[in-house]
Amino acid sequence: MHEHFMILKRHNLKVTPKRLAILEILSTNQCLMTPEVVWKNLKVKMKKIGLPTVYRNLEELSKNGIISKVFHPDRKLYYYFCKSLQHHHHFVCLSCQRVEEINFCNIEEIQRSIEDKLNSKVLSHIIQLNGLCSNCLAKKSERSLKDL
Amino acid sequence: MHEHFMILKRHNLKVTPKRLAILEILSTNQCLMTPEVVWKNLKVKMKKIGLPTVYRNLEELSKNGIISKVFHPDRKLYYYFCKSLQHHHHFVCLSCQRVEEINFCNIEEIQRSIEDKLNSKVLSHIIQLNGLCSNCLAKKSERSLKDL
DNA sequence: TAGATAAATGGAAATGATTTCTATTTATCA
DNA sequence: TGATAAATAGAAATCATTTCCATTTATCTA
Ligand SMILES: [Zn+2]
Ligand SMILES: [Zn+2]
Ligand SMILES: [Zn+2]
Ligand SMILES: [Zn+2]
Repeated sequence: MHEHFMILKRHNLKVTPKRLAILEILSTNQCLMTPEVVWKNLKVKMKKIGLPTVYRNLEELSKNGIISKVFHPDRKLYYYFCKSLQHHHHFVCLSCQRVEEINFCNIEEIQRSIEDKLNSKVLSHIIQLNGLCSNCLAKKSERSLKDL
Repeated sequence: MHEHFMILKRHNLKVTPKRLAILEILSTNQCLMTPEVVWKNLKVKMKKIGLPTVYRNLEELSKNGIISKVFHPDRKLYYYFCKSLQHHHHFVCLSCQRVEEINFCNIEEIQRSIEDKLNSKVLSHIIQLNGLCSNCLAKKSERSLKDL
């Protein structure tokens, strides 16, 4: 997509087929994806694509704010291409990795009070809801819901 | 400390010297600690203590809600012995790992709105502020503050 | 449009945190 | 005090992620 071309240009990143393919895959999935999953998807279309390349690019894209790195209880790396350009947070389905963007953040008021009270500097914050999306919720019985 | 003895009993966990020592170390440090750091501290006092034992116990204690597992941008495992028994969140110093407890959480209102809007089930949440504590802030020059 | 050049890539190998395995030890409880 | 299940040590395995380096490629300029 030409849009991805422009995104890379805007950030002074070389426009390579690999990068475009990575952006393509991420942007068409409303899911968290690990580098390995991205890689497996890429291999369907491209003969040669190395896993380290995927790792490197995901990190690079994330550093440039093009995609976001998301915290997950399993501590693996997950990336997500956010539709919203504004500051926001995520609801992550623990079962299927689906992501919904939450356009809510009241961090500023907490932050100010923390900085005043503790005389410290807040540099970043994490707000994330984990749970089951509507699809997965429908599939689960009450029983299996308990051992999550 | 007898208090730790009681904590283990209450959770039906065998009271072993290793567990008591782990709780002792965590509770006297207002810092996030990795399993390895806990282990190195333990080795000063105990001749024999295996790293896997530390990992297992920290996880066990965490599962029982006795200590908490904290998210960190570096994705390593960190644990913390919370003073507060009520639900709360953390301010974590990215430089020295010091932790301050934040007795603020407005998740319920977000949660309700998310569950209604997305027809989903919220199972857990992460709210965490990362930054520099007052000590570390004082040490940093403006310049070095930028590349954090 | 053809080099020059710095950046990107692939593949193999290294790393390093975390987990597993198993034989031995230990806490608990009757 | 002895039975029993749980905890432990130490070594080894696992596995996600990173590093290394030789080769390729995108970009820029003449
Ligand atoms: Zn789902
Ligand atoms: Zn926010
Ligand atoms: Zn600090
Ligand atoms: Zn909360």
